[in-house]
Amino acid sequence: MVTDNIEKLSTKEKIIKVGAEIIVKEGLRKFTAKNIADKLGITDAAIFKHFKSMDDIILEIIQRYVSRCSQSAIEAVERGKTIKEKLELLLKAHIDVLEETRGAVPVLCFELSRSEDAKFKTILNNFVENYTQEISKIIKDGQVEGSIKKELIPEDVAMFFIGSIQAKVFAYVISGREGKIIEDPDQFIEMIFYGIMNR
Amino acid sequence: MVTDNIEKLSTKEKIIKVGAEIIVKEGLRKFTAKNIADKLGITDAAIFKHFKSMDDIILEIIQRYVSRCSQSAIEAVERGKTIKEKLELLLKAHIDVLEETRGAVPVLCFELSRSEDAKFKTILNNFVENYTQEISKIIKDGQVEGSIKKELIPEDVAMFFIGSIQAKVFAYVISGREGKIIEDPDQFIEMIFYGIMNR
DNA sequence: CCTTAAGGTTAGGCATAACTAACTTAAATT
DNA sequence: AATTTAAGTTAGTTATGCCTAACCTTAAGG
Repeated sequence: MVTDNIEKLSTKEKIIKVGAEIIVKEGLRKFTAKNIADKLGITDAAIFKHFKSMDDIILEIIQRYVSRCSQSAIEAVERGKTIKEKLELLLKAHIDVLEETRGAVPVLCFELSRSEDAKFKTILNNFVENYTQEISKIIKDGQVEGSIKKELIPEDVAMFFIGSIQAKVFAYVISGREGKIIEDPDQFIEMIFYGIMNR
Repeated sequence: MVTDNIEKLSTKEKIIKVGAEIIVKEGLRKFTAKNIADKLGITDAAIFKHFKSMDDIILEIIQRYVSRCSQSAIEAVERGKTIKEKLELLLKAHIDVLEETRGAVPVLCFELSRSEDAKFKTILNNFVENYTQEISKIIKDGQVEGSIKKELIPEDVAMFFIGSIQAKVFAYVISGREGKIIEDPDQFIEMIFYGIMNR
Protein backbone atom coordinates (compact mmCIF):
# COMPACT_ATOMS: atom_id res chain seq x y z
CA MET A 1 0.00 0.00 0.00
CA VAL A 2 2.83 2.35 0.82
CA THR A 3 5.06 2.43 -2.22
CA ASP A 4 8.57 3.81 -2.27
CA ASN A 5 8.23 5.25 -5.71
CA ILE A 6 5.77 8.09 -5.38
CA GLU A 7 5.95 8.87 -9.11
CA LYS A 8 3.84 5.87 -10.05
CA LEU A 9 0.95 6.67 -7.74
CA SER A 10 -2.30 8.37 -8.70
CA THR A 11 -2.72 11.95 -7.56
CA LYS A 12 -5.19 10.82 -4.90
CA GLU A 13 -2.63 8.42 -3.44
CA LYS A 14 0.05 11.06 -3.63
CA ILE A 15 -2.15 13.46 -1.67
CA ILE A 16 -2.58 10.89 1.09
CA LYS A 17 1.11 10.07 1.19
CA VAL A 18 2.32 13.64 1.13
CA GLY A 19 -0.42 14.68 3.55
CA ALA A 20 0.64 12.06 6.10
CA GLU A 21 4.24 13.08 5.68
CA ILE A 22 3.41 16.72 6.34
CA ILE A 23 1.51 15.84 9.51
CA VAL A 24 4.48 13.87 10.80
CA LYS A 25 7.30 16.17 9.74
CA GLU A 26 5.75 19.62 9.89
CA GLY A 27 2.71 19.30 12.13
CA LEU A 28 -1.00 19.82 11.64
CA ARG A 29 -0.70 23.56 11.24
CA LYS A 30 1.18 23.00 8.00
CA PHE A 31 -1.35 20.48 6.73
CA THR A 32 -2.91 22.84 4.19
CA ALA A 33 -4.21 22.39 0.66
CA LYS A 34 -1.59 24.78 -0.64
CA ASN A 35 1.30 23.01 1.10
CA ILE A 36 0.24 19.62 -0.27
CA ALA A 37 -0.40 21.04 -3.72
CA ASP A 38 2.97 22.81 -3.85
CA LYS A 39 4.75 19.57 -3.03
CA LEU A 40 2.89 17.81 -5.87
CA GLY A 41 3.36 20.65 -8.34
CA ILE A 42 -0.38 21.33 -8.73
CA THR A 43 -2.70 24.06 -7.47
CA ASP A 44 -4.63 23.91 -4.20
CA ALA A 45 -7.94 23.85 -6.07
CA ALA A 46 -6.96 20.55 -7.71
CA ILE A 47 -6.94 18.87 -4.29
CA PHE A 48 -10.70 19.25 -4.14
CA LYS A 49 -11.17 17.24 -7.33
CA HIS A 50 -10.03 14.24 -5.26
CA PHE A 51 -11.39 15.00 -1.79
CA LYS A 52 -14.54 16.78 -0.66
CA SER A 53 -12.66 18.57 2.11
CA MET A 54 -9.36 18.69 3.98
CA ASP A 55 -10.98 16.77 6.83
CA ASP A 56 -11.75 14.00 4.35
CA ILE A 57 -8.05 13.59 3.66
CA ILE A 58 -7.32 13.23 7.36
CA LEU A 59 -10.17 10.75 7.75
CA GLU A 60 -8.78 8.66 4.90
CA ILE A 61 -5.31 8.69 6.46
CA ILE A 62 -6.68 7.70 9.84
CA GLN A 63 -8.87 4.96 8.44
CA ARG A 64 -6.09 3.38 6.43
CA TYR A 65 -3.27 3.56 8.90
CA VAL A 66 -5.14 3.17 12.15
CA SER A 67 -7.32 0.26 11.10
CA ARG A 68 -4.30 -1.64 9.80
CA CYS A 69 -2.59 -1.09 13.09
CA SER A 70 -5.40 -2.67 15.12
CA GLN A 71 -5.85 -5.45 12.61
CA SER A 72 -2.27 -6.63 12.56
CA ALA A 73 -2.10 -6.46 16.35
CA ILE A 74 -5.05 -8.81 16.73
CA GLU A 75 -3.56 -11.25 14.23
CA ALA A 76 -0.23 -11.18 16.04
CA VAL A 77 -1.88 -12.06 19.31
CA GLU A 78 -3.67 -15.03 17.76
CA ARG A 79 -0.42 -16.45 16.43
CA GLY A 80 1.53 -16.24 19.69
CA LYS A 81 1.82 -19.39 21.77
CA THR A 82 3.02 -18.03 25.12
CA ILE A 83 2.21 -14.73 26.82
CA LYS A 84 5.70 -13.47 26.14
CA GLU A 85 5.48 -14.45 22.48
CA LYS A 86 2.09 -12.77 22.12
CA LEU A 87 3.48 -9.51 23.47
CA GLU A 88 6.58 -9.81 21.35
CA LEU A 89 4.58 -10.40 18.17
CA LEU A 90 2.21 -7.60 19.02
CA LEU A 91 5.03 -5.14 19.53
CA LYS A 92 6.76 -6.28 16.36
CA ALA A 93 3.56 -5.95 14.33
CA HIS A 94 3.04 -2.52 15.77
CA ILE A 95 6.60 -1.55 14.88
CA ASP A 96 6.14 -2.84 11.33
CA VAL A 97 3.05 -0.72 10.72
CA LEU A 98 4.86 2.17 12.34
CA GLU A 99 7.78 1.92 9.94
CA GLU A 100 5.53 1.53 6.90
CA THR A 101 3.43 4.53 7.82
CA ARG A 102 6.48 6.60 8.84
CA GLY A 103 5.09 7.34 12.29
CA ALA A 104 1.80 8.83 11.13
CA VAL A 105 -0.45 6.91 13.54
CA PRO A 106 1.05 8.08 16.83
CA VAL A 107 1.34 11.64 15.60
CA LEU A 108 -2.28 11.62 14.45
CA CYS A 109 -3.40 10.15 17.74
CA PHE A 110 -1.60 12.83 19.65
CA GLU A 111 -2.58 15.75 17.50
CA LEU A 112 -6.17 14.83 16.77
CA SER A 113 -7.41 13.06 19.86
CA ARG A 114 -7.59 16.51 21.46
CA SER A 115 -9.17 17.96 18.35
CA GLU A 116 -12.29 20.06 18.54
CA ASP A 117 -13.75 17.77 15.95
CA ALA A 118 -15.73 14.93 17.51
CA LYS A 119 -15.38 12.94 14.28
CA PHE A 120 -11.61 12.45 14.69
CA LYS A 121 -11.71 12.36 18.44
CA THR A 122 -14.14 9.45 18.51
CA ILE A 123 -12.32 7.33 15.95
CA LEU A 124 -8.93 7.82 17.56
CA ASN A 125 -10.02 7.45 21.14
CA ASN A 126 -11.86 4.26 20.25
CA PHE A 127 -8.76 2.99 18.53
CA VAL A 128 -6.55 3.67 21.53
CA GLU A 129 -9.15 2.20 23.86
CA ASN A 130 -9.57 -1.04 21.91
CA TYR A 131 -5.86 -1.34 21.58
CA THR A 132 -5.19 -0.93 25.29
CA GLN A 133 -7.98 -3.39 26.09
CA GLU A 134 -6.41 -5.92 23.78
CA ILE A 135 -3.03 -5.57 25.48
CA SER A 136 -4.56 -5.44 28.96
CA LYS A 137 -6.15 -8.84 28.41
CA ILE A 138 -2.77 -10.40 27.66
CA ILE A 139 -1.14 -8.63 30.60
CA LYS A 140 -3.82 -9.98 32.94
CA ASP A 141 -3.27 -13.51 31.66
CA GLY A 142 0.45 -12.99 32.22
CA GLN A 143 -0.16 -11.91 35.78
CA VAL A 144 -2.28 -14.99 36.48
CA GLU A 145 0.40 -17.17 34.91
CA GLY A 146 3.08 -15.38 36.97
CA SER A 147 5.27 -14.16 34.11
CA ILE A 148 4.24 -10.53 34.54
CA LYS A 149 4.63 -8.56 37.75
CA LYS A 150 1.42 -8.71 39.79
CA GLU A 151 1.64 -5.18 41.20
CA LEU A 152 1.30 -3.51 37.79
CA ILE A 153 -2.02 -2.15 36.55
CA PRO A 154 -2.72 -3.76 33.15
CA GLU A 155 -4.09 -0.59 31.58
CA ASP A 156 -0.98 1.31 32.66
CA VAL A 157 1.23 -1.30 31.05
CA ALA A 158 -0.79 -1.08 27.85
CA MET A 159 -0.33 2.69 27.76
CA PHE A 160 3.35 2.16 28.54
CA PHE A 161 3.61 0.07 25.38
CA ILE A 162 1.89 2.62 23.19
CA GLY A 163 3.77 5.43 24.83
CA SER A 164 7.16 3.80 24.44
CA ILE A 165 6.56 3.47 20.74
CA GLN A 166 5.31 7.01 20.53
CA ALA A 167 8.46 8.10 22.30
CA LYS A 168 10.52 6.51 19.55
CA VAL A 169 8.58 8.50 16.98
CA PHE A 170 9.23 11.62 19.01
CA ALA A 171 12.96 10.93 19.07
CA TYR A 172 12.91 10.17 15.36
CA VAL A 173 11.00 13.28 14.44
CA ILE A 174 13.01 15.75 16.47
CA SER A 175 16.31 14.24 15.39
CA GLY A 176 15.29 14.90 11.79
CA ARG A 177 16.84 11.52 11.03
CA GLU A 178 16.01 9.47 7.96
CA GLY A 179 15.73 5.68 7.87
CA LYS A 180 14.11 3.41 10.43
CA ILE A 181 12.28 4.81 13.43
CA ILE A 182 13.27 1.91 15.68
CA GLU A 183 16.76 0.74 14.77
CA ASP A 184 16.90 -2.34 16.94
CA PRO A 185 13.40 -3.69 17.73
CA ASP A 186 14.70 -6.63 19.78
CA GLN A 187 16.66 -4.44 22.14
CA PHE A 188 13.74 -2.08 22.37
CA ILE A 189 11.42 -4.93 23.38
CA GLU A 190 14.02 -6.23 25.82
CA MET A 191 14.12 -2.80 27.49
CA ILE A 192 10.35 -2.76 27.89
CA PHE A 193 10.26 -6.33 29.22
CA TYR A 194 13.16 -6.27 31.65
CA GLY A 195 14.03 -2.60 32.16
CA ILE A 196 17.43 -0.98 32.07
CA MET A 197 19.02 -2.20 35.31
CA ASN A 198 20.62 -5.35 36.58
CA ARG A 199 19.15 -6.65 39.83
CA MET B 1 5.38 30.46 39.89
CA VAL B 2 2.37 28.39 38.94
CA THR B 3 -0.41 29.46 41.25
CA ASP B 4 -3.64 27.59 41.72
CA ASN B 5 -5.74 30.70 42.05
CA ILE B 6 -5.73 32.27 38.62
CA GLU B 7 -7.85 35.22 39.79
CA LYS B 8 -4.97 36.83 41.65
CA LEU B 9 -2.58 36.84 38.68
CA SER B 10 -1.88 39.76 36.40
CA THR B 11 -3.33 39.58 32.91
CA LYS B 12 0.11 38.82 31.51
CA GLU B 13 0.48 35.83 33.83
CA LYS B 14 -3.05 34.70 33.02
CA ILE B 15 -2.25 34.79 29.31
CA ILE B 16 0.76 32.53 29.85
CA LYS B 17 -1.16 30.14 32.05
CA VAL B 18 -4.22 29.91 29.82
CA GLY B 19 -2.02 29.77 26.72
CA ALA B 20 -0.07 26.80 28.04
CA GLU B 21 -3.31 25.10 29.00
CA ILE B 22 -4.71 25.56 25.50
CA ILE B 23 -1.60 24.08 23.92
CA VAL B 24 -1.88 20.99 26.13
CA LYS B 25 -5.63 20.45 26.02
CA GLU B 26 -6.62 21.74 22.61
CA GLY B 27 -3.46 21.77 20.52
CA LEU B 28 -1.46 24.47 18.76
CA ARG B 29 -4.12 25.12 16.16
CA LYS B 30 -6.39 26.45 18.89
CA PHE B 31 -3.66 28.62 20.35
CA THR B 32 -5.12 31.88 19.01
CA ALA B 33 -5.45 35.37 20.44
CA LYS B 34 -9.21 35.13 20.33
CA ASN B 35 -9.33 31.79 22.15
CA ILE B 36 -7.09 33.06 24.94
CA ALA B 37 -8.95 36.36 25.14
CA ASP B 38 -12.36 34.67 25.30
CA LYS B 39 -11.22 32.53 28.22
CA LEU B 40 -10.03 35.65 30.06
CA GLY B 41 -13.11 37.70 29.21
CA ILE B 42 -11.18 40.32 27.23
CA THR B 43 -10.82 41.09 23.52
CA ASP B 44 -8.11 39.64 21.28
CA ALA B 45 -6.60 43.08 20.74
CA ALA B 46 -5.86 43.38 24.46
CA ILE B 47 -3.46 40.43 24.20
CA PHE B 48 -1.11 42.61 22.18
CA LYS B 49 -0.84 45.16 24.99
CA HIS B 50 1.07 42.46 26.90
CA PHE B 51 2.94 40.64 24.15
CA LYS B 52 4.43 41.85 20.90
CA SER B 53 3.20 38.78 19.03
CA MET B 54 1.69 35.34 19.52
CA ASP B 55 5.14 33.82 19.05
CA ASP B 56 6.33 35.90 21.99
CA ILE B 57 3.81 34.15 24.23
CA ILE B 58 5.08 30.76 23.14
CA LEU B 59 8.68 31.85 23.67
CA GLU B 60 7.86 33.01 27.17
CA ILE B 61 6.14 29.69 27.95
CA ILE B 62 9.07 27.71 26.59
CA GLN B 63 11.66 29.76 28.42
CA ARG B 64 9.94 29.49 31.78
CA TYR B 65 8.93 25.89 31.74
CA VAL B 66 11.79 24.38 29.81
CA SER B 67 14.59 26.13 31.67
CA ARG B 68 13.13 25.06 35.00
CA CYS B 69 13.00 21.53 33.79
CA SER B 70 16.72 21.39 32.93
CA GLN B 71 17.67 23.26 36.07
CA SER B 72 15.94 20.98 38.53
CA ALA B 73 17.31 17.93 36.74
CA ILE B 74 20.90 19.10 37.16
CA GLU B 75 20.31 19.84 40.84
CA ALA B 76 18.79 16.42 41.39
CA VAL B 77 21.81 14.72 39.88
CA GLU B 78 24.17 16.63 42.18
CA ARG B 79 22.28 15.52 45.26
CA GLY B 80 22.21 11.80 44.39
CA LYS B 81 24.79 9.56 46.10
CA THR B 82 24.53 6.39 43.99
CA ILE B 83 23.80 5.99 40.30
CA LYS B 84 20.39 4.58 41.08
CA GLU B 85 19.61 7.44 43.41
CA LYS B 86 20.75 10.01 40.85
CA LEU B 87 18.40 8.56 38.25
CA GLU B 88 15.59 8.31 40.76
CA LEU B 89 15.98 11.93 41.84
CA LEU B 90 16.25 13.06 38.25
CA LEU B 91 13.06 11.29 37.27
CA LYS B 92 11.24 12.58 40.34
CA ALA B 93 12.37 16.15 39.66
CA HIS B 94 11.24 15.78 36.10
CA ILE B 95 7.87 14.46 37.23
CA ASP B 96 7.47 17.37 39.68
CA VAL B 97 8.01 19.99 36.99
CA LEU B 98 5.73 18.00 34.73
CA GLU B 99 2.89 18.10 37.24
CA GLU B 100 3.37 21.78 37.99
CA THR B 101 3.36 22.74 34.37
CA ARG B 102 0.47 20.41 33.55
CA GLY B 103 2.36 18.62 30.79
CA ALA B 104 3.20 21.71 28.76
CA VAL B 105 6.88 20.92 28.20
CA PRO B 106 6.54 17.58 26.41
CA VAL B 107 3.65 18.84 24.33
CA LEU B 108 5.61 21.92 23.33
CA CYS B 109 8.62 19.81 22.48
CA PHE B 110 6.53 17.56 20.31
CA GLU B 111 4.54 20.25 18.56
CA LEU B 112 7.23 22.86 18.10
CA SER B 113 10.44 20.94 17.59
CA ARG B 114 9.12 20.26 14.10
CA SER B 115 8.05 23.85 13.72
CA GLU B 116 8.89 25.86 10.65
CA ASP B 117 10.25 28.47 12.99
CA ALA B 118 13.97 28.05 13.65
CA LYS B 119 13.60 30.10 16.83
CA PHE B 120 11.51 27.45 18.60
CA LYS B 121 13.22 24.55 16.95
CA THR B 122 16.66 25.58 18.14
CA ILE B 123 15.65 26.22 21.74
CA LEU B 124 13.73 22.98 22.07
CA ASN B 125 16.22 20.79 20.26
CA ASN B 126 19.02 22.18 22.41
CA PHE B 127 16.97 21.49 25.50
CA VAL B 128 16.33 17.88 24.52
CA GLU B 129 19.96 17.42 23.53
CA ASN B 130 21.40 18.80 26.78
CA TYR B 131 18.93 16.78 28.73
CA THR B 132 19.80 13.50 27.01
CA GLN B 133 23.52 14.25 27.41
CA GLU B 134 23.01 14.78 31.13
CA ILE B 135 21.24 11.44 31.48
CA SER B 136 23.66 9.64 29.15
CA LYS B 137 26.56 10.58 31.41
CA ILE B 138 24.91 8.91 34.40
CA ILE B 139 23.97 5.86 32.36
CA LYS B 140 27.57 5.46 31.22
CA ASP B 141 28.80 5.66 34.80
CA GLY B 142 26.22 3.05 35.72
CA GLN B 143 27.46 0.76 32.98
CA VAL B 144 31.04 1.09 34.20
CA GLU B 145 29.86 0.41 37.74
CA GLY B 146 27.85 -2.59 36.53
CA SER B 147 24.42 -1.50 37.78
CA ILE B 148 23.11 -0.74 34.30
CA LYS B 149 22.97 -3.23 31.46
CA LYS B 150 26.10 -2.94 29.31
CA GLU B 151 24.42 -3.70 25.98
CA LEU B 152 22.24 -0.58 26.05
CA ILE B 153 23.17 2.56 24.18
CA PRO B 154 23.21 5.44 26.70
CA GLU B 155 21.55 7.92 24.35
CA ASP B 156 18.74 5.44 23.68
CA VAL B 157 18.16 5.01 27.38
CA ALA B 158 18.04 8.77 27.83
CA MET B 159 15.40 9.03 25.10
CA PHE B 160 13.58 6.12 26.71
CA PHE B 161 13.34 8.18 29.91
CA ILE B 162 12.05 11.27 28.17
CA GLY B 163 9.78 9.15 26.04
CA SER B 164 8.30 7.24 28.95
CA ILE B 165 7.34 10.50 30.59
CA GLN B 166 6.02 11.82 27.34
CA ALA B 167 3.96 8.67 27.06
CA LYS B 168 2.33 9.45 30.37
CA VAL B 169 1.41 12.90 29.13
CA PHE B 170 0.00 11.34 26.00
CA ALA B 171 -2.16 9.00 28.06
CA TYR B 172 -3.23 11.84 30.30
CA VAL B 173 -4.10 14.16 27.45
CA ILE B 174 -6.12 11.74 25.38
CA SER B 175 -7.96 10.36 28.40
CA GLY B 176 -9.17 13.89 29.13
CA ARG B 177 -8.53 13.08 32.78
CA GLU B 178 -8.05 15.70 35.50
CA GLY B 179 -5.63 15.43 38.43
CA LYS B 180 -2.12 14.09 38.41
CA ILE B 181 -0.43 13.01 35.19
CA ILE B 182 1.59 10.27 36.87
CA GLU B 183 -0.48 8.73 39.64
CA ASP B 184 2.21 6.54 41.18
CA PRO B 185 5.74 7.86 40.43
CA ASP B 186 7.48 5.07 42.35
CA GLN B 187 5.79 2.32 40.40
CA PHE B 188 6.48 4.22 37.20
CA ILE B 189 10.19 4.44 38.01
CA GLU B 190 10.22 0.77 39.00
CA MET B 191 8.78 -0.11 35.56
CA ILE B 192 11.51 1.86 33.80
CA PHE B 193 14.26 0.37 35.96
CA TYR B 194 13.24 -3.28 35.98
CA GLY B 195 10.65 -3.66 33.23
CA ILE B 196 7.31 -5.39 33.39
CA MET B 197 8.30 -9.05 33.51
CA ASN B 198 9.65 -11.45 36.07
CA ARG B 199 12.77 -13.30 34.99
C1' DC C 1 -15.04 12.53 -35.51
C1' DC C 2 -17.67 13.93 -31.75
C1' DT C 3 -18.68 13.55 -26.93
C1' DT C 4 -17.66 12.88 -22.40
C1' DA C 5 -15.17 12.66 -18.23
C1' DA C 6 -11.01 13.20 -15.49
C1' DG C 7 -8.08 16.25 -13.83
C1' DG C 8 -6.18 20.23 -14.24
C1' DT C 9 -6.39 25.73 -14.34
C1' DT C 10 -7.61 30.80 -12.74
C1' DA C 11 -10.37 33.83 -10.13
C1' DG C 12 -12.72 34.78 -6.35
C1' DG C 13 -15.94 34.46 -2.09
C1' DC C 14 -16.02 33.82 2.72
C1' DA C 15 -14.18 33.10 7.26
C1' DT C 16 -10.67 33.61 10.46
C1' DA C 17 -6.34 35.00 12.48
C1' DA C 18 -2.58 38.38 13.51
C1' DC C 19 -1.84 42.60 14.30
C1' DT C 20 -2.54 48.06 14.26
C1' DA C 21 -4.63 52.62 15.04
C1' DA C 22 -7.39 55.55 17.39
C1' DC C 23 -10.10 56.12 21.15
C1' DT C 24 -11.68 55.48 26.33
C1' DT C 25 -11.20 54.85 31.15
C1' DA C 26 -9.36 54.71 35.45
C1' DA C 27 -5.69 54.45 38.47
C1' DA C 28 -1.04 56.23 39.75
C1' DT C 29 2.27 60.03 39.77
C1' DT C 30 3.63 64.61 40.09
C1' DA D 1 -5.85 69.04 40.43
C1' DA D 2 -3.49 67.93 36.28
C1' DT D 3 -1.00 64.61 33.79
C1' DT D 4 0.54 60.44 32.45
C1' DT D 5 0.37 55.61 31.82
C1' DA D 6 -1.60 50.94 31.78
C1' DA D 7 -4.89 48.33 29.97
C1' DG D 8 -8.80 47.97 27.92
C1' DT D 9 -12.18 48.91 23.75
C1' DT D 10 -13.89 49.05 18.57
C1' DA D 11 -12.95 49.00 13.90
C1' DG D 12 -10.23 47.92 10.36
C1' DT D 13 -6.11 46.00 7.34
C1' DT D 14 -3.71 42.28 5.55
C1' DA D 15 -2.82 37.58 4.83
C1' DT D 16 -4.11 33.00 4.64
C1' DG D 17 -6.92 28.97 4.25
C1' DC D 18 -10.97 26.31 2.53
C1' DC D 19 -13.65 25.72 -0.93
C1' DT D 20 -16.54 26.81 -5.36
C1' DA D 21 -17.50 28.19 -10.12
C1' DA D 22 -16.32 28.53 -14.58
C1' DC D 23 -13.21 27.52 -17.83
C1' DC D 24 -9.23 24.52 -20.45
C1' DT D 25 -7.04 20.16 -22.08
C1' DT D 26 -6.40 15.71 -23.20
C1' DA D 27 -7.32 10.98 -23.67
C1' DA D 28 -10.83 7.26 -24.12
C1' DG D 29 -15.22 5.45 -25.97
C1' DG D 30 -19.00 5.25 -29.00
